[in-house]
Amino acid sequence: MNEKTDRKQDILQAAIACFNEAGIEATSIDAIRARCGASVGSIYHHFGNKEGIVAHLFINGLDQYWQQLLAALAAAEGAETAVKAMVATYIDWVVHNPELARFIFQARTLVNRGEQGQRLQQNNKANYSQVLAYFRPWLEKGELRQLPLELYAALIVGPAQEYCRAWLSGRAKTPPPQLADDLADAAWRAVGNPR
Amino acid sequence: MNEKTDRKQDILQAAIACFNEAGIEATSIDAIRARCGASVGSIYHHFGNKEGIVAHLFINGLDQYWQQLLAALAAAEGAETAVKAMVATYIDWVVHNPELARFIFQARTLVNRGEQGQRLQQNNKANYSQVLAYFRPWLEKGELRQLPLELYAALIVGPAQEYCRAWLSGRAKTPPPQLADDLADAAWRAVGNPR
Amino acid sequence: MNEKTDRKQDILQAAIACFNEAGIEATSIDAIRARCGASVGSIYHHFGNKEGIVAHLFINGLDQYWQQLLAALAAAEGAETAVKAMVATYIDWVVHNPELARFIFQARTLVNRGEQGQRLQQNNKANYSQVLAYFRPWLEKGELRQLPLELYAALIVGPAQEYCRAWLSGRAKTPPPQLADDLADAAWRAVGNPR
Amino acid sequence: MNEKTDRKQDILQAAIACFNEAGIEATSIDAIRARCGASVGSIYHHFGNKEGIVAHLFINGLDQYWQQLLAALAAAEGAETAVKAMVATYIDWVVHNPELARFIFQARTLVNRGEQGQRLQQNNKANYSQVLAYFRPWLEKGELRQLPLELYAALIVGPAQEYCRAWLSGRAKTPPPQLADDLADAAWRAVGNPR
DNA sequence: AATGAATGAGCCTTCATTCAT
DNA sequence: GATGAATGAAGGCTCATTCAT
Repeated sequence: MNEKTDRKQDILQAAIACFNEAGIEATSIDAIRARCGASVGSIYHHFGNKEGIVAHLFINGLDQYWQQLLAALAAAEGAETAVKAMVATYIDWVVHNPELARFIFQARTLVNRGEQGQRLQQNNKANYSQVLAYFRPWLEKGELRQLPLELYAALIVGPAQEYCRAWLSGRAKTPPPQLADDLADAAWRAVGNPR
Repeated sequence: MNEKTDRKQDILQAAIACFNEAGIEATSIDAIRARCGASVGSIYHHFGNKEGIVAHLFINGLDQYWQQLLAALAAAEGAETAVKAMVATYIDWVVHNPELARFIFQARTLVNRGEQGQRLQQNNKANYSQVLAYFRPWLEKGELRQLPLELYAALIVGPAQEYCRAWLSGRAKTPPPQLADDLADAAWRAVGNPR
Repeated sequence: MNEKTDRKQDILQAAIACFNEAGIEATSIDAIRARCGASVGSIYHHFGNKEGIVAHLFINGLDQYWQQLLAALAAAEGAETAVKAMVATYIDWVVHNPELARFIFQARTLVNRGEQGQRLQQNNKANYSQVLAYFRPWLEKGELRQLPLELYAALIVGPAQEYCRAWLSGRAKTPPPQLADDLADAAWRAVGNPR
Repeated sequence: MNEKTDRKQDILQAAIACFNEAGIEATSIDAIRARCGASVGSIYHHFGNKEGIVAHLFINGLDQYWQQLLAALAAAEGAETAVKAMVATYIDWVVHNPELARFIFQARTLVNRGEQGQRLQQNNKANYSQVLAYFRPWLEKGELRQLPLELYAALIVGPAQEYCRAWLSGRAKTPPPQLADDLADAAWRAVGNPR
């Protein structure tokens, strides 16, 4: 059972590496095959087709992030802690899964257009609603500023996301964790109610 | 002379439309040709190859945005006006060039990997430095908070960018201009010095 | 296993036929495909690209000729036998492989310009040196006339080669074997020492 | 009138150079245009189409050679002088028109397959007959050995031709004129009657 | 589960040629 | 005679996918 799992994992590893080096559409099945030593047939056996590999990586990757995020929120005890935890979790996840993060950034558009695009957008909405549910009490208590609902995501995680994009692409050099506190502060300053 | 310009513009229009509908790599030259009525040869005559079309759109598009941004900064009279102008300009540009913006979001990675990737990154850095130069005086006077330099872009325009991404992709519905003030406020709250 | 070999051979057969009918550069992959019933992909699977087919035919074809020539020389017992064997072997090879010979005549320039051109010229030089080595003893014994080394090939096989070219192209009608003795005599008269 | 001639000649010069560097079929009209500074339209005005350029070069080139050859034969006073003059003329022409010679070697097959192929082969035959006519008297007087008619060309000029091919392609280094006497001797030894 | 040869649709690009100026 | 933009057919090649072993 170890071996089988390894083979499947090998394919995924190779796929991510290829996708990030050359781009998803520019990566051929044969390139993945050459990188992991599997056969073409084996790849198709495990993932059905190229989109299957992308979907697998994307879904599992995002899911892992959402779990981590929800866990962090569940552990937070106040609005400020929660908001800052969102930023911290985001950065933490990116830094611990840089390849996966890079992949997900470029895959989003593609996946949305793909066969399971609808389903994934639903998933995303559901997850996002769950997060909003955490915040509602604090919103009602006035610990968070009243803003258009659609804005919270952008205000809280937007800057971290933009910075991480820049870092992953090499445009920015400072490792995100060194900026985590500043980004968390800014997030709180953006959505928190001073009193 | 009108005709020639039109022909070239027609190709660009068709290209952007195709790129946004199907994705850049999934768009074939033939699809562009069919959409604008030009011949294959004509497209190659004007742009050399597919990458040439992408590069043309990307470079001119971004340039236009940077011009607009620098003009807005030049007209700003204080740190707060400037910061808020950056957000407003960004939103304004996206809303007035939604197709171009959509295209640029998806093209960035591709273009960076491409032939002229190096040159474009240099350009970008230069433009960004120019913007930073505007802010330096206010930084020194203490009108802006002291933060790691690499962070300002993400803090000021990050949320607007994230929101616009969501809006352009259909994930968010509210037109960005309706949120412009909130986003501008948040930007100032993130980087402005209260005193 | 028989089938595979056949498939590859079929492609080569079709390729030679097309090359000789229309010229190498004027032959499209599709023409070869249509003639042998293979798929485009299969051709590329076996030979990589069009140049690969040409190279395969050229290398194997020439190699076969050099083997035959060296064998004939090894069996020759005197200078005269050897010189005449060279002419006879040449004619024999052309007559038994007319299509291959026709192809090689037109391919030489192309192949030399190609990727493996360097390697092939080296090969050729090596083979030619080996032939010269056979003759050296007789040269030293004075059974062969002392002439510039670069001249022997042209003097011995040149006329046969020119005639075969003419025959293969239809300019000359008499089958080369009927002229073999005359050509062999001439060769000996050109390089042999009367005493 | 000087200018016009120059322009046409420029095109021809550029064409020969391109043809010899890259091969005739691999040379595009645009490559010729780029090399001589003419416009595409101008080339078509002068030569009709690509084949027209090739034909012009080929016909004029060969014609020039035949004139020189016939003149040399007319001046020869005996069989031996005539045979040796053929070799000398051939070498002389190649050495004075190396680019043209290189071109003609590669163009022959192409031209024969082309539109005017028939006409050119007729021309060639006619010229060849004329040469044979010169030799007939000496053949009848027994100054030349009786051999199959189709063989004389190959025996007399074959070695020189083979050597020149090798020299033009870089395979052989010694300039043909240094070997002219040896080649002429060999030719006479091949077809001349010792008594 | 794994293998890799075979398939063929489709893509980017080139290039000879035309023609209005 | 000269120019060069425009045309579109055709070619080499890639690649996702299938399937017999």
